[in-house]
Amino acid sequence: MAQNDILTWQSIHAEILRRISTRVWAPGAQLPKDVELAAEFGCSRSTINRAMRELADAGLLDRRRKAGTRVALHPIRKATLEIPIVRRDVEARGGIYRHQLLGREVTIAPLLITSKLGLETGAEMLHLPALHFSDGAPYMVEDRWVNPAAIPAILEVEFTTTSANEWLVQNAPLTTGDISFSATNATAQQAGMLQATEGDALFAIERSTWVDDVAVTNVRMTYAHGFKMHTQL
Amino acid sequence: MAQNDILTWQSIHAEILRRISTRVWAPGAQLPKDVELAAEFGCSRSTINRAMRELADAGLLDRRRKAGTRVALHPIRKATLEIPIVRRDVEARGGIYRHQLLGREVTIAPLLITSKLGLETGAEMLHLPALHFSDGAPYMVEDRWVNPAAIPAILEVEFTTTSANEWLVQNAPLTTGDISFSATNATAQQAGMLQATEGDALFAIERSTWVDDVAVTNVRMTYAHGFKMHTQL
DNA sequence: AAGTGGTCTAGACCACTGC
DNA sequence: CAGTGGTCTAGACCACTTT
Repeated sequence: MAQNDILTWQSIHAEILRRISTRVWAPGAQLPKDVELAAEFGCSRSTINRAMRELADAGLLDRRRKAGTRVALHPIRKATLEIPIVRRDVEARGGIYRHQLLGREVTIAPLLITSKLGLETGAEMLHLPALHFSDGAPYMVEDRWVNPAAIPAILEVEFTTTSANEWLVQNAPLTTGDISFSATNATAQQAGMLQATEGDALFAIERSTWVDDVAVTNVRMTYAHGFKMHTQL
Repeated sequence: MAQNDILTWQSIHAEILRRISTRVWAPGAQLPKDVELAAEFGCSRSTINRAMRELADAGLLDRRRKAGTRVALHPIRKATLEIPIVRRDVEARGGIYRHQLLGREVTIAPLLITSKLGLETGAEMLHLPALHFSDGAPYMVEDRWVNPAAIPAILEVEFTTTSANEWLVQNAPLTTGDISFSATNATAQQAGMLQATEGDALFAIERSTWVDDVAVTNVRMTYAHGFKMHTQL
């Protein structure tokens, strides 16, 4: 029943997935060891390994040396969503992109920012608030703080054509970071900039990034009312 | 400079990442072909392949047959976030979980639901609204519609101890789906259930799932005010 | 048509971990 | 200590794309 003609790791992946779905292997159940499966499918162990690894990465299998492979008790679904780069996001939705820098000054950063980035209180940072448009309509407000100590070059850049977002993506070798998504009520100021009503529910993304433990930037992006982030499972 | 003593695909992955970060290979630049890199690092092509594949999956490299490998122009960051299973989510945050079924009837589903799932208008579905608590405080309101044709067994289940969410995860072999995240203002009803104020910005997740093109369920989960979804990059 | 990445194999050794 | 998955290799063939 297993010996299909074409044996790719993907077909094995699919077959294992099928057996999990149809509860041939129920949650918590132990799977045959790799060698046995290789024998059953008539392929090499590497191929089995590849298929199983994908499933383990996806959170559907639990693999441990010596203990073997089991179907995860709680098949955690992981959604991989692409962090939107504003310009691409807007253009992907068919809009014409434009952005406007609202300020640019080096000042003492708010405690809220420095603490999130792990910088000492009272550190000076480059503040770059900006507004992004889609087809002329406000799309997103960006409140960005950059640590000039991490990227001195940024002090020289004019952000007229390139946004800070894009410049950083191209020039800051970002390696680690964390990100959070939330909902907030529009402040009067945000409402004004986003052509919304004060109190409107707005989708916000906040991101902090570091390079080798050196804080680079913290940015809070607040989207216009009605924004949705969408992805496949 | 490359011949380190221990050659794992991870060390090569790290080294390539380093070269991208330090702009040895700038965005858009072409990398040596796999065979050449294998020679440089003194390892087999498979190992190079593994390292490069991870980077390509992460969106940092662009690999195409015959065209070779390039550093992605727009290093898209992909965040993999785990879709929260309420109970685990609450418990992970240190709370005691409890849930309460608010209704359970088979009725004609709203057009909004049937159209999203691709079911015919006027189809009958099982409606399962529920409220989830953390330490006795309302945590999330769930508005779920299940297609009984896809899972007849669900009609027999009492959802007193197990939530529909958990039962489905265990029993519905979910294969495909889509999910969206948004911000909405609390309706009077939601405000009442979540101990919030009408108009409060609430974080909402909406998910639809199918098994082999058969619609299984659509669920809208609206979280209490202040909820954040967090992940690492 | 030719070049480059994608994948498979068979065998080997290693690293973790449960007994 | 012994069993199981993790990874590496060398070589081969295939699939996709660009020229």
